[in-house]
Amino acid sequence: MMRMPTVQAVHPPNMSAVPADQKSRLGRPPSTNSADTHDRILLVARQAFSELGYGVTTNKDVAGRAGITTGALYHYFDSKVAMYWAVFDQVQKAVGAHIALAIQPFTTFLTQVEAFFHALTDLNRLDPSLADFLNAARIDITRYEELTAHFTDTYPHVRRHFIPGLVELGIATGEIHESRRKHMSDFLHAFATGVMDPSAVSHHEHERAVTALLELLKGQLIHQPKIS
Amino acid sequence: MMRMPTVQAVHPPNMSAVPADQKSRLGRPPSTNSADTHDRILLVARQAFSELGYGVTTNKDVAGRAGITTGALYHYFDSKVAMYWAVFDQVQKAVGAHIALAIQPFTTFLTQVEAFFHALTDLNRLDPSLADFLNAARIDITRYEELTAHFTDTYPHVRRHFIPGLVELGIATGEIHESRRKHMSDFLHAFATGVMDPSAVSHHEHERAVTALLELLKGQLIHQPKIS
Amino acid sequence: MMRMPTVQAVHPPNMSAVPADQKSRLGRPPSTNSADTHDRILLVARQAFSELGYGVTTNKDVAGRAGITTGALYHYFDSKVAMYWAVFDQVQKAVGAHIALAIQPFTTFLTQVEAFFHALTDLNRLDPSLADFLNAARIDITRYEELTAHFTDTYPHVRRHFIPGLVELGIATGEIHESRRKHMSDFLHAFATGVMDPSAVSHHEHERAVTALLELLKGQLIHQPKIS
Amino acid sequence: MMRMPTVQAVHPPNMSAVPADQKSRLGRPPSTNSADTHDRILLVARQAFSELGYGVTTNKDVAGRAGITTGALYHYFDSKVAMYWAVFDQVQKAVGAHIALAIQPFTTFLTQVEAFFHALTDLNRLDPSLADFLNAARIDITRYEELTAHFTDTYPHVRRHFIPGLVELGIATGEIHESRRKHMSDFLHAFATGVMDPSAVSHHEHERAVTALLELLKGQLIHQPKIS
DNA sequence: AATGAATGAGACTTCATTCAT
DNA sequence: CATGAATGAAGTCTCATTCAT
Repeated sequence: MMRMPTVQAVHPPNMSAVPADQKSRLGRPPSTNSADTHDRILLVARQAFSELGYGVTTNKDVAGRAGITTGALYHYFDSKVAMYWAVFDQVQKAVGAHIALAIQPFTTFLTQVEAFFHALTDLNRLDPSLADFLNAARIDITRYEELTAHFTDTYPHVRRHFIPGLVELGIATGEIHESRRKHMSDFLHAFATGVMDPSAVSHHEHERAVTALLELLKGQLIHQPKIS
Repeated sequence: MMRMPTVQAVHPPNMSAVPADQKSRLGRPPSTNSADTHDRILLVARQAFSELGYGVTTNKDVAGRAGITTGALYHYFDSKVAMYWAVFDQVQKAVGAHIALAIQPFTTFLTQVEAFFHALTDLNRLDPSLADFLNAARIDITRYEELTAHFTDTYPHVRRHFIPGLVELGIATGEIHESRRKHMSDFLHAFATGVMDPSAVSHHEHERAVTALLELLKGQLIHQPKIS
Repeated sequence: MMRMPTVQAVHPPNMSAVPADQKSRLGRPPSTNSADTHDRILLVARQAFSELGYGVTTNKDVAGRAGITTGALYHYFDSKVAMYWAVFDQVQKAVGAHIALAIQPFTTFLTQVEAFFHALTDLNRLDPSLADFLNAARIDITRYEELTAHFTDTYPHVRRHFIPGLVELGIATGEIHESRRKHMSDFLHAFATGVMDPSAVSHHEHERAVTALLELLKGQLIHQPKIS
Repeated sequence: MMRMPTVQAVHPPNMSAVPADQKSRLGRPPSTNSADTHDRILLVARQAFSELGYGVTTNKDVAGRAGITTGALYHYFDSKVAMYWAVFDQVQKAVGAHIALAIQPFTTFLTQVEAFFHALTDLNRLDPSLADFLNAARIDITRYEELTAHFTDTYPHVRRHFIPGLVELGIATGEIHESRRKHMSDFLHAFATGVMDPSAVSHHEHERAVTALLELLKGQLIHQPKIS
């Protein structure tokens, strides 16, 4: 199995867990760095939106996790929706970059598929809030008008973005017959959707499902019954 | 391709849509049938919960769709949560029965898998609110305490219920090697989850994805590159 | 200590406790006697109003205790308020008659006072809902506009009704000096109010308080300190 | 008759009545002091709860009297019940302190009793909402589950707290015979309850009732009829 | 005489948002 | 930059009352 480059710079490295109740101000500058706060909000908002969804997450939740008050949120974002968009864009880019980087070294459909799904499961292991957020977003965007309005035709779904590329490669290499372009695409899309679903909780389940997929693609998983 | 028995009797056939804008007076409206109203609420609640999720759906939504007031809902259900449970049970039973009936005639893994996924896509075509509801439920149950509390250990996920049976059959017939029990199970689970996801909107996508799966299982989809 | 005549005919004698869940209708007439139901409502309404007060008591409470539905209440009373009035009048009359009967044989202030307070405590023991209702009413009538409106100048407070008579008797017999008419009246009124208060839960407390009062009136309770 | 120290600082002196009908905009109103509002809520809540009781008092009532909206109440108290508790604690402490201070200089039963009841009537004159609130509370606490739950075993009834002390003093000084401990206690409790009852509206009634009590205790009120 | 389906008003509470400080 | 007081709209739920049956 190959190693993927890992996501980085998504967590502000100096996050330092915000000791909210410390009273000691001696000697240290207040260090209320605006950029820090902005990133911290983005981080905790992602986590909150992942766990609870857009509707259940309240500004108070987010503010509390970030160690500020709800009023302060409005210095950084014009509204709850704007904050959601900001989180979304950040995640979208981070995940896209991660996957692109992961599949880029490979030149056949099978190897790229393998790299693609390993990248996904890796992502889930390293920072579940990234994948969870995208999963939650998939639902929330259809549920809340405020969100739909913004994303309706601009949403470059990660999977929708990469899978066609994989399939085209497969056709180019002859691994997939041209007549099966859409079938394969829809199949991979469904599997990718399902494998990232939070209902499949454990990392082992992810890995086994991906392994099974790869074996299937190689024709090794099923034994045709003698008489069929 | 085979025909599945279809779900029936989920929509009260005589729904009769209750002209909601007639000047309603106090007291019991003429010619109301309690069972009708109860079923109508269950139906529209299912649709509302499917489209909007538990949190976004308001009593007013449901009552409006059912042609009554929010107060009247409390004649039939003690709370919003109780209404949700009632919908859930109804859907759970309807879907379970539908699938069980669909796969029962078949005796090999491949044929049962085919029947299983055709049953799922059929369901989605005939009454999307059934599948959509279960999908929404999967998320909502983890998000809302009121729901978690009730379902925490009793939730008999349709997929979790049927897939192991399919795999055992495959092992018994020799189609699947015993060492691949969990792999196959996790794989099918992921695929089933993804194929039912509302983000794959069109019926054609469902069918193509399922067709691709079946071809894969039969080893017909992928051509191994000569030299790999 | 003397025996008081007891309250009677307040409970419908054939009340028969309404076995609400009996299903055996064999041989006996349905016996849905309207007068019975009316009295039963009055009784259970008194109890409910006593325990909960006017505001907390719901029509459903009363109907439930009477073994009928809320709709049926409106066959007997025009409104919740009207039902309250009916209960009030019944209690007022029953208690008044009871006390009048109790004090009537006596001819001095001290003996009538004794009889009066024994009648009150007796009442409380025999049917607490009578005294409790009047206590609750004292409060509720000032709290709820619907009630105030009706009782505002017609409410013949039991105590306000009898105590002046007692005092006049005391003046006539020389037991009380004329200049102390109002003082004694106000004093007895306060004590009567307090002794009937539901916060003095036990019957023993009632009796001891009354005994102390009588001893005080007889000058036997307090020992003047030698040097004061 | 002696002068009692009076309760003070219960009304914020600068209450300033907040012109409620000025066109209020969103956001923080100019020059609002949080402590002021908190105290104002406590004050008007006490009055509302006194007049109407817990059940009839609505958040809208309280908010209206305080010149804010119902939502704003939740900045200061987590719930209606919490607000009630806060009022209760404040009143309990104010009244207890007032009475303790009033009786403390005196060393005999008779003088302490006199001081105790004068303190009570003083209280009623200076701020009727204090005594009225406690009276209302006595009832409400038994009626509303939310209240019962909290007070069930912690409620230090003012009267229950002071009267036993008075009686013990009387026994120590020889004014009361030991065998009459409970009788006197129950008697005083009943009288204290009744004399504070809001149904005895006027201050004169209070004073006359207390005067009569003191005369009775001194054996001066009743003339034994020559022949009885 | 009684049921029970339904209404409509009003209660408590939450929450995104605004704004003086 | 940040707080926290305040609003107003909306949501769940309760309840007295009405009325067809």
